[in-house]
Amino acid sequence: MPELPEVEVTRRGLAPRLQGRRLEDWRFSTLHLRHPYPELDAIRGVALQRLERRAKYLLFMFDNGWVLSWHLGMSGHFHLGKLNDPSLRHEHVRLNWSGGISVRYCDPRRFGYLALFPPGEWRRHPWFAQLGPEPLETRFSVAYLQDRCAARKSAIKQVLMDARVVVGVGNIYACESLFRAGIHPARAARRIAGRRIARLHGAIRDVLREAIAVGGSSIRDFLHIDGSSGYFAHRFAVYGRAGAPCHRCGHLVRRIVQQGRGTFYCPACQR
DNA sequence: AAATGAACCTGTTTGC
DNA sequence: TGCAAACAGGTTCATT
Repeated sequence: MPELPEVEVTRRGLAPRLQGRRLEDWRFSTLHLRHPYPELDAIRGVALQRLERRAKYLLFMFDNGWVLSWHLGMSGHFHLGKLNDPSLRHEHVRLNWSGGISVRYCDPRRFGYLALFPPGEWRRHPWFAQLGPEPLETRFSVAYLQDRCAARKSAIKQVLMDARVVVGVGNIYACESLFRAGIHPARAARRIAGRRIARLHGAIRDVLREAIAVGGSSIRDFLHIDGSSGYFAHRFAVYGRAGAPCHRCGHLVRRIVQQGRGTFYCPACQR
C-alpha cells in the first residue's frame, strides 16, 4: 500500500536491526506473490551491508554486491520477530538472520514481489531503468517539474503519479499535495502557471516529509515493523473525506474517479 | 502517443 | 440481518 513515506519508514525501522547480520535461511509460502519467488542461494550466509530505498522499492544490498529488491504492492508489510515465532496471518516470506532475528513479510492481497539481482544489475531492470527522480532529492527541482508539466496535457494528478516524472507519489499524497497547492486534480498539467507548479513542488515535498516524520501515515494495512499499528493520528485534508467539510473553507470534499482511482478534492479551494 | 480498462488478490465497507 | 457490490495504498499489460 505503501507510498513512499511508508516504505521509507519501513526502511528506517528495519535497517538498524538488520545491517551487518547474515541471511541464514528463508521460507516461502505455497501461495505465489505477483512474481515467482527468486532463488536466494547467492546470498545465503552473506551479511546485509545496507538497506536502501528507490521509489517504493526496498533494496537489500548484500556484502557480496547482490541486491534483493522488494516491492510491497498494495497491502504488504514487515514484522520483526524471533526465529521460532508462529506464522502470522498472510505471512508469505520469512527471512532468518544471524542473531536469531526473523523478518516476516505479510501481504493479504499478494501484489508485492521480490527479486534478486547480481552485482550492478538492478538499475538496468525495467522496474528501475525508467524511474524519475526521488521527490526529496535535488534533482527534483521546481524547474524540472515545470518542464515536465509543460509537456503534458493530461490531468496534473495523473502526471504526479507517473513514476517517469517523479517516483513515490501515490494516490493519497497526490491528492493531499494538490489540495495544499490549491490545484484541481483534473486540470491539464500544461495549463498550470509556473508559480503554481512551484507551489505544488513545495507541497509534494512538505507532505511527504511530514508523513515520514509522523511515521508513515496509512489507512489500514500498514503495520510497523515491530507489529504495532502504523495507522497514525495523521489526518488527511481531503483523502477519504468525500462529503465531509473542507477544513479550510467548509465546502464539501468531493470524490471523482481518474484513471480508475478515487480522487478527493475541495471544489472551492482547488482550481 | 495517450487515454482507458482489466488484471493480479483478499479484506472491509457500503448499500439495498 | 444478510448478501452483493463497491472499494482499497500499486504496477503492468492489452485495447481503443
